[in-house]
Amino acid sequence: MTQQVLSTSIEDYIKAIHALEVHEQRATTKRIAQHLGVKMASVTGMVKHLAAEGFVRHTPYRGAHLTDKGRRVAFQLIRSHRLIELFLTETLGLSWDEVDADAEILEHAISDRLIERIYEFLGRPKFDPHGAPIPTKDGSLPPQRGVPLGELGVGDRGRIVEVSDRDPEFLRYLTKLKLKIGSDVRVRDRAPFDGPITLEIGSGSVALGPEACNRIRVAPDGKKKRTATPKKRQPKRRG
Amino acid sequence: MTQQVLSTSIEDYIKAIHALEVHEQRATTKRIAQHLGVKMASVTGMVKHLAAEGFVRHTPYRGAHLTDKGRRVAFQLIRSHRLIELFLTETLGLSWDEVDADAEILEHAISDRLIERIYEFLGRPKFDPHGAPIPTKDGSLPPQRGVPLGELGVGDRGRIVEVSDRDPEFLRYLTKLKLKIGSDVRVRDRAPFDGPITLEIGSGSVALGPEACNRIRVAPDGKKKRTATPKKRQPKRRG
DNA sequence: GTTAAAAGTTTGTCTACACTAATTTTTTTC
DNA sequence: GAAAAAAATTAGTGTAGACAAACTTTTAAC
Repeated sequence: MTQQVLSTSIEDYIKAIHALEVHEQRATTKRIAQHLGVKMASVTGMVKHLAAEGFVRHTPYRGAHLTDKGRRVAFQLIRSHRLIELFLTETLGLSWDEVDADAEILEHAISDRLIERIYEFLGRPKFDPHGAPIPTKDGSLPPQRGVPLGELGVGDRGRIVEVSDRDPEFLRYLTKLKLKIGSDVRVRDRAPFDGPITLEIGSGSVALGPEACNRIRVAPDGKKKRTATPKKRQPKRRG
Repeated sequence: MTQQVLSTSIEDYIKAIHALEVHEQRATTKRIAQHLGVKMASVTGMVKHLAAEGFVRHTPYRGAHLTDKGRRVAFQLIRSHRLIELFLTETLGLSWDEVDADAEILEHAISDRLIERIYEFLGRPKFDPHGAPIPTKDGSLPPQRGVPLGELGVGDRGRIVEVSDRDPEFLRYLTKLKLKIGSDVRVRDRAPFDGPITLEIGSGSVALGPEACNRIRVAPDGKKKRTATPKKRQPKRRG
């Protein structure tokens, strides 16, 4: 049942559809195309193929949805990806900003057997080096921890529990700011109109733009003020 | 210069041609096809492509020869393959009979950067788990050590320095016999007409067929009798 | 509720790499 | 050295997966 070999291309489509369903409810042809850097015509073709193979359900003009079968594939890929990232940082000493690219390739090549070896070798870890939860072998994905940094209110404290791994530049930026998983932060100020958040960290303080704030998740500390204050200042807005 | 990405298929052809040139002087269309499990027509097509790309020199009806460029690719692949095998046994604790298949796939997927990390991590090793020398990064392949077990004469002693890694069954057989890299052996008897060699190992003794003897290389111990005696008994023979 | 724009699909083409069948060259055999 | 066998090549096909161009459906704008 496990480990039928799928092409890298097919696996990438399944991962993309999964990611889009998580982040924005539905996976449209256009967004899949953008995500993978291919043209929409190619997506239509592949989605039909995936539907024929039972990985997705496809309603023409309405986007694609993963089936259980498809989701299992996605979870296994994410599991591989995150275990590989952790392995590369923990064992080979790569830095957290350089592992995504290698993991992206290796996740398609590495056997399930090897992945389970790595899992045991690493002591059955629960999180990857960017704090993202590692799906279990039986196909369940533990929930993300924390909330986006942008949801904290002025004065709130929190500990960084996860950061986006996609952009090496961003990760190097965080490293330069001495921000890492586990860092304790406190919101000193929030500029209105999607302005920057000023953060206290250890000795100093830094200002982070809204984009950066979306890529960082924190576990709020103790009594949570969170969204309370900011919600007023920051009227709801699309996207 | 390094790390232009070549297709798995192209890399496999280059490796096959290299192996054939080493083992049997020349790489013919037929042998390449057998080695890769494809038809001769496919080989002709790919060899022409490899020639156009400068990896081989091709004289129609005469087989293919690697160019320096092609040999560099082959060495890098062998380097990756052997370092991966060593890594899987040393670090993840896989047994020597199960690593070849994984290495075969990963060698095409792993980046040069990662290979160099692994090389350093393992302490710049010189040999893989089957005793085969690891090509250096600059593109030189240290010579194989020892001689085929079949070349030892009766009474000769030697230490196993390398075994073929291709056949997991064979490796498990050796394990069962308690033969491994570093084992000291002594030839007790040689049956004529390509018959088995009887080997003393530690306490007991085992009889090995000629095929097995070809897959094991030993470093002869001290005064070498070697081919002297057997050469008489075993007249030269094709292949 | 038309109409223009955006999104999605269909059709036909291209590349990589395999295959079969037919043909040519080389090697072997007598 | 001529004929048969073996090896190699050429020519034509098929599949996966990408693309562009043309067409259709849905959404957005008035």
